[in-house]
Amino acid sequence: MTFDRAGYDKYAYEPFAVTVDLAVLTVRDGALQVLLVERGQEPYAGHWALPGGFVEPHESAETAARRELAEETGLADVTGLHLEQLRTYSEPGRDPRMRVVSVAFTALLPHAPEPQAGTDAAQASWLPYDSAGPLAFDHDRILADAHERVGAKLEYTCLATAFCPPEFTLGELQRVYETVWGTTLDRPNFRRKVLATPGFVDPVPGGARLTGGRGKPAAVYRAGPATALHPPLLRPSREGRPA
Amino acid sequence: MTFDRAGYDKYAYEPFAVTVDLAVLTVRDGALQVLLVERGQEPYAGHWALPGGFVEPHESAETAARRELAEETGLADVTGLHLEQLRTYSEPGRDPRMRVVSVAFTALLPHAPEPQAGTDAAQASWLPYDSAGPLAFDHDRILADAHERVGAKLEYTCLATAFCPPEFTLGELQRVYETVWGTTLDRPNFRRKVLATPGFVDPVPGGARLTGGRGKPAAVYRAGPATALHPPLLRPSREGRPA
DNA sequence: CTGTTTATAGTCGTGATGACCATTAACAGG
DNA sequence: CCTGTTAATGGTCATCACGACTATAAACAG
Repeated sequence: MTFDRAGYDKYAYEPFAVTVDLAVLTVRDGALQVLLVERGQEPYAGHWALPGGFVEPHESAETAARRELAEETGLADVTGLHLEQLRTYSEPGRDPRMRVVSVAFTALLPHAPEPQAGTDAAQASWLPYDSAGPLAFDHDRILADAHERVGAKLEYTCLATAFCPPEFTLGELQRVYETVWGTTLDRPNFRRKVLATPGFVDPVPGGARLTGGRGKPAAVYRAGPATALHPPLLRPSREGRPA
Repeated sequence: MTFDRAGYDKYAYEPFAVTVDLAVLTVRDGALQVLLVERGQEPYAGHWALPGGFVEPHESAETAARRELAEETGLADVTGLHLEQLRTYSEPGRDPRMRVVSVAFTALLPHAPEPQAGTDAAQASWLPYDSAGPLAFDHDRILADAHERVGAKLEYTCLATAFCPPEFTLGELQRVYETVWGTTLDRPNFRRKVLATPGFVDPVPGGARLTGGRGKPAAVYRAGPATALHPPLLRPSREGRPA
């Protein structure tokens, strides 16, 4: 225990607060939406912010993120859903009050229940990604990073099914891609690619969903066991993309 | 991140130490090597560990990582080299003494000068990735994560040039891919792909390097302005890869 | 019954890719 | 000097993935 005792003391009186921030995305009403809370206190009182909170002494950042997600959304089942560490934001001054290092996570939800405001927030709500105005702190950047990450992961992983309910049609899956990427895709080609990737989606034996409305009934699929896409499903018409 | 004053007080007396850990990789002697330091104190005295250290109050994790890298390697020029945030490790108990949250970074070096041991370490040295035995703390996992990340980024970015000196041959570049991936690549096909990607490498006008030994002299290239690879240069013979 | 909407099933040309083969230019060693 | 080895470079060829496109089927709206 001789190791770095000086370091311990040095930083003991200038501690870092460690928090998690959550960029929770869903596809609702054909639009990419993000879970936001309205801040009740200064700074940024009245501004929207990403949900999040302190990491408690006994838990990892992942555990804290999952706990906060359950608290903020009122979801009972947060064990199975997709939660991924995005990156850590540690710029001095990102919180005007004290030194806060925040580990950001991205979560994807399929059906998107209406959230109830937690204890710390004036209200919580889903807001469209595009009209999620200036957020508190550096949350605009975190949200943009999350969007970019999710968009990139759709290309080479089976992540898109995390936006879908347990059973879905290829049209719904395609709308996920189109919504996150902000593009339109050719339906037959999308279909060909998805079905050509073994383990991406599995057909539900007896199922053909009446979409409730127009069009021919679509076959129903479930998420398959695969996690990676080979070959990838690339976004159209881009020459260079960020590294 | 909707904390209030109560949160401040609650965690002020149980602070988190925030550190950075560095997975510094290079290609030397045809092998992937990693920069390690031998710990001088308990715990894990005598074990190898990734270099790293505390984030100071005034600096971001990125700044701290760059500073630690300069200190550990004795490199004067750490401004231009590739440094990327890997992820943050926050499991309780990952350091037996206290609660330490560590932001891990990956750095890639081309020529690999011999490091000099810093103040905290008994010695510092390059070790082959494969024989980097059990490391201190959870550094084995961090190192494996870094390897996987770098391998994946070679596929769709121009990152490989970060392993090469300012001027290099296509053979050297190919050896980077083969070393990191642990595979062999077809030379003409590799050549075709690299040269077909505009901005990946630029030919040096007058240059043809005598490799000092066998074989026909190779043309010399510099890293080009591109950062992304379109289409990607995929690892051979893999059905599914981790997400 | 007609138009609209969506799902599904193809076709076709282009281009990327993997598996090869051939040639060139250096050196090593007899 | 000649020959074998090594590495760089240039090329072929069949296969396959992909984008663009057309066609058909099955539902509903009016």
